[in-house]
Amino acid sequence: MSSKTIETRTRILEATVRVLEEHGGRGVRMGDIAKETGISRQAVYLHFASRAELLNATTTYLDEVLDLERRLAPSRAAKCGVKRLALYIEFWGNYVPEIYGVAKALLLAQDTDEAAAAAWQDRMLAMRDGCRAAIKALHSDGKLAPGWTTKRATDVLWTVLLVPNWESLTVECGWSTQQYVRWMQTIAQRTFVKE
Amino acid sequence: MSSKTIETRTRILEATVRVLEEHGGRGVRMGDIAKETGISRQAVYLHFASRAELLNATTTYLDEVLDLERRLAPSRAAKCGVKRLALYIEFWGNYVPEIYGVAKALLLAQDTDEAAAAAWQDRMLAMRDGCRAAIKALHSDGKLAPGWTTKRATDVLWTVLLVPNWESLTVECGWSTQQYVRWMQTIAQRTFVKE
DNA sequence: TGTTTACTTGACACTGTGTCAATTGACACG
DNA sequence: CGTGTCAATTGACACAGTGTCAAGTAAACA
Repeated sequence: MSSKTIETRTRILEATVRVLEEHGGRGVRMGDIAKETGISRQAVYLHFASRAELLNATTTYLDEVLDLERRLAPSRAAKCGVKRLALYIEFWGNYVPEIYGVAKALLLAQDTDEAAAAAWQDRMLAMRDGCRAAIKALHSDGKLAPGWTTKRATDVLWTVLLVPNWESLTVECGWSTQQYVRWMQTIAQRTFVKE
Repeated sequence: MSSKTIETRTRILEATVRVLEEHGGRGVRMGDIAKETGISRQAVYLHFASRAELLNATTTYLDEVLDLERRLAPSRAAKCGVKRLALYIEFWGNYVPEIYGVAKALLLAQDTDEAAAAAWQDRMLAMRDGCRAAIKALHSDGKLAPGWTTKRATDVLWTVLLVPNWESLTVECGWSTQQYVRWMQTIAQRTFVKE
């Protein structure tokens, strides 16, 4: 790829983030992204084969820009399971608002677009790994509340942290990010931690 | 409306339930419903103005056929808040699988269809009333765990019971209806009930 | 000077919703 | 027996958005 190609590609990705963020991920067409980038609709297809591929590339791009790895570090370095669980929820609760536009668009594309569904599935399985790690840490501290298996507790934590729930509590119910984090931590604590 | 009109209308509703159930609410077109009913696609529009109106009417129809009111009775008659909460979750957990196909279709239609979004919103607000009633019963028993306001606890219970979470746990994670009910009750108990 | 490369313009296929007009077939009423 | 009504049919079409294709342009580079 030439440097000009890469530059235009990046401009498209930036424009996609911007316009998706602005519209909450709803009703954004390929033409809107092209216009925001300052090129023709067809030119977008010179860089991304389909809408799904563009959306997918945009999430990857955002992960880099937002430095996903650095943000994950604190929870990974936690010295006990209880702390790890709380820090993971804190990470996630602060991350979702920043990717919400793109996430929502990818989420909406799932019905019609097989590739978009697979891409989102992939990302959510990665998030699930984080949940499993937190639950396992809890378990190996002997702090997992009686009745839970690692698998079942992971299923619940993962499901509860899914984006539509964040959307429901913030957009629908009017919670702030801080409130989301605090009460999700409370729920997880009371549900999963022994005593 | 003539009796013949009503009869065809009912046949369309029955066909809609059948075909939506069969395909999990995904990728069902007006033409598919017409074919299943045994009439032309245009004839469906003689009875329902739009896809959204048909889907909406189908949920109402299902509520009647499945006798929603009767199913709600036990939780409403519960003698204490703790019981009411458990019975409401039991009701809901057994109801969702029966309406899942139609619910999913309505859920998917939300992006493109303003009317579908409003219809689903309406139903979910009705469900929210059930959640609020359970939380209030808990509260007036003095059993609501410290820290929760009625509003905040209702937000959480409502969000957690939303259909996509049922979908995640059963379809995605492989839980049975029984397991869903049991563990949702556990989560609600540990999260909301004092001691 | 000629070639490559990124991009443009304009047209078009495809899918699904919703609309419209003309027609058919059955039933009821005088 | 004819007439009107009404459900339903057929076929055509507008519309939106994605993705494709072909021909042309303009700048960079050899």
